[in-house]
Amino acid sequence: MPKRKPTIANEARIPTMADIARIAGVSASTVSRALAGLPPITEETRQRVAQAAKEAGYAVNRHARSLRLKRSRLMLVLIPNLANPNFPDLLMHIDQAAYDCGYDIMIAHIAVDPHRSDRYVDELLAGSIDGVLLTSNYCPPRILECIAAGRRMPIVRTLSPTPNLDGISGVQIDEVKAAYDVVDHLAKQGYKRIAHLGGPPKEAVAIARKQGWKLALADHGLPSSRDLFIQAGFRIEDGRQAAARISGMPPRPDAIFCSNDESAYGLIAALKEQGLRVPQDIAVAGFDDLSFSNVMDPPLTTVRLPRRDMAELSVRKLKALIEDETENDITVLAHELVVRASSLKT
Amino acid sequence: MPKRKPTIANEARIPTMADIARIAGVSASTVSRALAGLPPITEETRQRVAQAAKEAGYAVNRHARSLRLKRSRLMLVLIPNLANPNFPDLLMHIDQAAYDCGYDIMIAHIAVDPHRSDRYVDELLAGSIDGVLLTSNYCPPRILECIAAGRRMPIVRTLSPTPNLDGISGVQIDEVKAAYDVVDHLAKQGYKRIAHLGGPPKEAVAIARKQGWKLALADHGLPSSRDLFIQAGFRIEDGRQAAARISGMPPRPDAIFCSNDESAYGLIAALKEQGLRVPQDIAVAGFDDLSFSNVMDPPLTTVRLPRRDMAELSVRKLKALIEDETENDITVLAHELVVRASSLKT
DNA sequence: TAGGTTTACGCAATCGATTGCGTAGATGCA
DNA sequence: TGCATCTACGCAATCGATTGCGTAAACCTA
Repeated sequence: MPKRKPTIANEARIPTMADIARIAGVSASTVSRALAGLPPITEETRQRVAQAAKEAGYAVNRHARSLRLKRSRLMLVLIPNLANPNFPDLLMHIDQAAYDCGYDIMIAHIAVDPHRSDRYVDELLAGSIDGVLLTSNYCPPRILECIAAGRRMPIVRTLSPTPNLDGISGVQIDEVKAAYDVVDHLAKQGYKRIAHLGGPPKEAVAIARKQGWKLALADHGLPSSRDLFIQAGFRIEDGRQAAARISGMPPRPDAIFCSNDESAYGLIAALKEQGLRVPQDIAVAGFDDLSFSNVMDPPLTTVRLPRRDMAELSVRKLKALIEDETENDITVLAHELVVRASSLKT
Repeated sequence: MPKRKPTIANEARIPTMADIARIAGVSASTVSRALAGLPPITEETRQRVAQAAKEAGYAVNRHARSLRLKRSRLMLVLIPNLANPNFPDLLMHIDQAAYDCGYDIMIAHIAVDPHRSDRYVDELLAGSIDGVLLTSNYCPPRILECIAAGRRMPIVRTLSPTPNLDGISGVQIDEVKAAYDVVDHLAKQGYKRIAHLGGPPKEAVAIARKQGWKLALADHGLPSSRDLFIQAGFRIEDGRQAAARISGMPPRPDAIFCSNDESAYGLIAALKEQGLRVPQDIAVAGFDDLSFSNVMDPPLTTVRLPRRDMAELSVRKLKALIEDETENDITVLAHELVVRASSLKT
């Protein structure tokens, strides 16, 4: 067995289609068609080419192919915040669905610098990327311009609903109705002063959830006075900070609907530190059904997002948009109210 | 203002460098050099080209450039499991660091199908991707072959330590020492029967953490008998299932070192359901310091991984490996023991 | 066996950006 | 003014895969 020494001479040149052609004794076009399984190639030739490619460790050059085909089989996923567990879970399913569709995904996390997405939009418009998956309400301005100009764009938004924007496909749930369901559940449990811990005021989902809260209270003839709305945010820390304000309220609320699970975690932890019992002294509900909601003490009542379905459907929709001539449309999926101990009357 | 109607004629062809050249009244080579800021171009020409490019909404075609340069500025990140919050957090920082270095990242989630990574390895070897970032112990077989053949590969592993493999750069912590620190802390608190909830038996980190547990017990003259080792896994559910076995043990352990935070979550939740108090009846410690460990009841003692530093350093290391001729090496970063209520004697 | 059809494959152009080399014009110096 | 030098730019080849079109050989029919 010859001992191989790493030298420059040893670093074999990366084989190209022409190399495979030479080895198999055919032309490059034949190699291309053989590997792609295209028509006018004998089974025997195909075998020979496949064998040569395998032995040489050959793989098609992604960039050469994309250049020629003007199609990259690349989707870009814009993610606002991976620290929120909603997104990795969604991303996981997006990735799998894209793989199943024959696409690869690039990701761009835009929490630090939203401006960053502009560069990728250029790439989309320049044809370097086939499509974009938005997982938040944010939409790069350049895209809005193009849509306003009536240009058809391979873009799908999911997780966050599209408030007042046409020309972009979407896969979402009825956020207002989902929030309504949570508050309706609390009201039916007999809670009378149901507060709402609001998310970031400009977030579409936060706005919708607040609206659902108001509607449900109105339907139950319960108050939704200003003091029952607590402006917070989506992070654990936001919930934690809100706790002080809540426990100090003169007539304390007997239930709180948090705009997401994470703020509910922080709220519950802080309420307990202040000696309040959940749900005996104050009931809490969240929104998202993250995996930790089930190990919280008490387990958290929340809304389960169909993240997997959202991911799969949005990828398929984007694929259709890229490949066929599907039109833009919005799909609304069903959500599910998950009732756990944090909201139950004892 | 002319009303634009979306027609095929309206769908402007994607501008190429030649188009910009025509508009600016120069050649394509000049456009290329002007946009890249390369030497023999007048400032005035550069301005004119930049202006033309901007107005036309021009962006360089990624694939044409990559084909020509034989370099894509693309890194692939292989992720075993996005459902474990370690990974999204790491990924977030990797993404940012890569962006800062001028690289884009593609991700591939290999939980469902590890075989999937083979395709990407082909791409790496075929030159379609510049480098690969491994975030687990798993290394595609093809890569091992190449390394065995003495080929220099742009690959960096992080988060998980490299057990017995040369030729791959790494950024890691001293897992054994970190586990040792946790158990040492428990022993110093006065716990005598310190059990270990083990992770997947083949995972390098699980093996290392078990080893640290044994070493610390030995140093403290405490038993590490077989019955104090409980085989479990890394998921919440694994911890939950282990609880039944633990509470039923004849001499019950008074402390448990879990191989990660998630299994600790499940364990704590299940122990509490069985009426045991943490830490009064049984202390618990984890490993990872996920963001939820701070809102657990009780807050969880754990090891904080320097995920951000790991991400940044591994990206920089990969970049160096790709661009320069840096050699492979392993960097060991410092960890931090985070003591919280779950392990404190009352 | 002549003429027509089919089969299996090769030739060469093409995608868009980059870059070594060549060159026209401007500038400098004697 | 004559010649060398420098500046700013263009020409054309190149990267590797794909595909319309052309063609030699094999096959069929009358």
